[in-house]
Amino acid sequence: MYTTIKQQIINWEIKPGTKISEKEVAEKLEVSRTPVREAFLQLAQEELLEIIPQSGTIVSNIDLELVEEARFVRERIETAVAREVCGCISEESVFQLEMNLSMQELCLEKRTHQRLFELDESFHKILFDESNKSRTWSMIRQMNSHFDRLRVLRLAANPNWNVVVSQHKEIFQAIVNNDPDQAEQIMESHLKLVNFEKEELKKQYPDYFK
Amino acid sequence: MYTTIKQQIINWEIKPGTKISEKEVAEKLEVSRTPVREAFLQLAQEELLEIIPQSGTIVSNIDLELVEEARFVRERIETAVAREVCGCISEESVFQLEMNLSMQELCLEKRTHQRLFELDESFHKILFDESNKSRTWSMIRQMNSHFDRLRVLRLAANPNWNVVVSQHKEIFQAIVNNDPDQAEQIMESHLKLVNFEKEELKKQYPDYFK
DNA sequence: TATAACTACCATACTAGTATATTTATATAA
DNA sequence: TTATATAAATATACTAGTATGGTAGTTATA
Repeated sequence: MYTTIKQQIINWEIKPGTKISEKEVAEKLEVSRTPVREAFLQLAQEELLEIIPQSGTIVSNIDLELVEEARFVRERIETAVAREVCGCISEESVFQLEMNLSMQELCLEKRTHQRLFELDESFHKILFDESNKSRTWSMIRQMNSHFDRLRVLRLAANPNWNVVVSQHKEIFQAIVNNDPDQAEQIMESHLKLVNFEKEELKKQYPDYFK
Repeated sequence: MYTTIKQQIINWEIKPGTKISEKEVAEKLEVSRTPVREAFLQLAQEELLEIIPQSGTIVSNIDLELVEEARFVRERIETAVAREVCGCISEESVFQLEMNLSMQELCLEKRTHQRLFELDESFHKILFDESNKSRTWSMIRQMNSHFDRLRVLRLAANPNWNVVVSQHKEIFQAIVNNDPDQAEQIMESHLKLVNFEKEELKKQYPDYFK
């Protein structure tokens, strides 16, 4: 239930400001109210839903301050992770990153953005796993859900995936070359990229923002 | 329910490895099973409980890798926060920090460790609030619950609160003096303090560790 | 006409019973 | 005595009904 509803919110099938109810969702997904309620609670913790006690539940508007907080956390953590894996990265992870990167190039050519989206995620996840920080990655994923919605908006607007993919390649190179300063620096600018377009999107869709 | 049960786990009223059940807790706290279940789910997400489907629920052993992950996140985030608030800190926050510090000194004299524990928390929280990162603080608090249990163990062992309090004072001074490098440096060593005693405690209470 | 009180409705919050799977104890056979 | 099959006990997972509180619409009154 949690995954299903979250996907629907992130993919804009349910838009910010929409009122939804346990009962309604339960009937649509053909389960009882409790599993839906449990999903609601988890999504509320993540601030994707706002539960107003005894009254109703609405899909949260995008909160740019929350987006910035999550971006900040990612920047501070991932620069350190990039630095940490330099030099001591396992062959297995190197192989996985290489595979990931070649698929990214393929998807870039074919313009299959949805798949590219997922490859982007798993590129970063490989680095977290390598440095034994899988829980930190889950935490970041949880904080990042408002930003994920923004990314889906941007998908249509044809973002500059070229830059993203080439940065991934540069980060990989810096890591295998055991150049922590370089790895950290590129990772930092990589994670500052998301700052672009935020304000522009807010102007374009003002109703969906807080 | 969530807060109650969490407190009991952190204060070692329910020990790691203990089997607990929704029904049992519900009866003891005189509510029905659902609110307890919801608390269980949240605590399981935080890894304080391990829910084994259709079988049972046990209080997790302390996982030193998780403790280290949380410590690492705190270090990377809080050094940046300390740097960020330098120079631009509001009078209100300065006042709150001063109040907090003088209370810390008082509690240090009187050896009221529990209260000191709370003052320590709120000292750091003030800095997060000042830099508009309240959600980041909640996130850290959530990741830190395994470490909180360790701290309670240490409370009895009479830890070196003198060092902790004087570091707080030094961090405060660096911030009001607008010395970001100094602030960051002390914050870093402050958050490395927790590394001490971890392995020792594990030897002392091997059954409670993973 | 505007405001206050009342009522019907609907949302979440909680309770309790049922379903399902796992564990444990027991009985039987090799 | 040991191994295996089976049944009872017990835990979570789910369903559905009830309680409680909040919202909006209507009516009555100033």
